[in-house]
Amino acid sequence: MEISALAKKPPAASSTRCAACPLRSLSTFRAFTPKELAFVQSLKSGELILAQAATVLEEGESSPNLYTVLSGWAFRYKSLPDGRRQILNFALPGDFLGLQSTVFKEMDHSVETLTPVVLCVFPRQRMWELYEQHAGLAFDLTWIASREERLLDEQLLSIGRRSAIERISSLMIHLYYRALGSGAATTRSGVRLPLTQQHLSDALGLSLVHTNKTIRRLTQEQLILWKDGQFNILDEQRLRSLAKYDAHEPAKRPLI
Amino acid sequence: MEISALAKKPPAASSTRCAACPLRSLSTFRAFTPKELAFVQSLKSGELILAQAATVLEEGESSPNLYTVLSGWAFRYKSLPDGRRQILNFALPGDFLGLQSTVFKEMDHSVETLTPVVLCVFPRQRMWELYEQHAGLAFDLTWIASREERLLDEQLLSIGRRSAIERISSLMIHLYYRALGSGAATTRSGVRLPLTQQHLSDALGLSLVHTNKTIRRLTQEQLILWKDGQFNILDEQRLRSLAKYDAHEPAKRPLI
DNA sequence: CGCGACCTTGAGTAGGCTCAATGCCGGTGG
DNA sequence: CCACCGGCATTGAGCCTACTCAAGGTCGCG
Repeated sequence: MEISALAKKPPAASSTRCAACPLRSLSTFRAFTPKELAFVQSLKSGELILAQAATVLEEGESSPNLYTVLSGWAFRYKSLPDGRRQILNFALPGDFLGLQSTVFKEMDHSVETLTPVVLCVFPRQRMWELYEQHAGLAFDLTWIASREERLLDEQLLSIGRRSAIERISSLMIHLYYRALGSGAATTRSGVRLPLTQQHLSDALGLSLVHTNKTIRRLTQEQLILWKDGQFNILDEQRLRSLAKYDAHEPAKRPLI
Repeated sequence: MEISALAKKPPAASSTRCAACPLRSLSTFRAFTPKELAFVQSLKSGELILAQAATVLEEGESSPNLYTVLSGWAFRYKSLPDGRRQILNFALPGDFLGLQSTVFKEMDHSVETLTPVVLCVFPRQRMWELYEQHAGLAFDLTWIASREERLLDEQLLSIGRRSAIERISSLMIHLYYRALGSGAATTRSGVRLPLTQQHLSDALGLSLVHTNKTIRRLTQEQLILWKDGQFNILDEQRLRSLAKYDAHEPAKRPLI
């Protein structure tokens, strides 16, 4: 429905101007100088609109473009030849996708959408201008890469050393706050997490069945609530201590 | 012993000039322009010499310095409050440590040495000059961060979705080639991996006992050889297919 | 000679896995 | 309006990979 709504307008005219980007007004993102804003605007070569369950980037391929998520959710993943899949991270509005292809010929992971998604498109050949002319934005790219590294570090700690119930608890807290930070609508019943339990298992290195049974335990113990895609945390204190999780996202981050 | 040997000279005089850096001549690293080399040299504020099992950086602390490993091995790790530890990655000669502190106040992981180590020291306040004056080096930092992300992606796939024997096999291949690339001495019996089985278990998300039994299986099947710290791969073909591992390090990388 | 660091091995347990059904929608075609 | 189907959640049963506990064994060092 998101797609058909947009399709009613002429595609070229529907492109969001960076200065008017709805994300930029969120408290999550740092303020850009007019010069930076103008440059990012000039870098933006268009928007890419994808349906749910579409492939954004594919492992082994090289991409001519980099993307920023304007709206919707996606996830990064890698697979083994026999089909086992590991979800590496989720991408929410404001997140940058494909930084790897600035630097390497081939992607080492794939990206797939979880919802209909709108992406800002940046041609990778022009990234060099960014490094040459906008030191502040170059620094932001390091910032973005370091944040990604932090998220992966935390994820690695989870999968390597936390039990199933700890893993699920910490991922829930983590996603809840990221969803809030990206401007997800909040209702009394929480935020919308557009994930199936299959996605969760693949993110957590667990089987689908065991993930289901563990989520069940968490809801029965009144720690979380998850019904029809609406998700809420009922007892954050207990959930955090159960998960041994105390990470927080930094207050302000760049939006390129 | 490495330390006492160095300690005989006046400390200031023993500092390696970047132009004469033994790592730079390895085929692993890309050539730097004289200008870049001069800048890196000017950025270098000294060398830090640490014994084995010393702490380089600590989770929760902020570091005034960034480091490049000149010689020796170290590892990055995170811990849970009850002591469970996850090794995130290993650092070999040529690897950059503490990029996070360019960007964040606090480290989210710790770094500890596996052998005596010599580090090049760069003050983090001056990193801004790098972004402003040397776009090429700024790009290299993105390169370095992206490489780290790749390594973490692969590690996450291993821990989340590979079995114990697959995990150990793939880590062995991975470390073997990284050791070679960093200029480790090779003998007929392979390269030296300065790790205990405890380190391996913590890197792989396995228990010590199970790691031991699985390594045993690999040696009994004549796939690898590991005795007294000397390590070799006996049947790379079979090992790779067992591990479902086909990653390679890129040919050339920057050395800052 | 004793001690500490590390490796090895056996025994029993359990957390998480696979297999197999069933239930619950919402959408589609008759 | 209803039957059917596909995608997802749920639950039970039984198994197995990996874990914990507990002993030794080896080697280098003070």
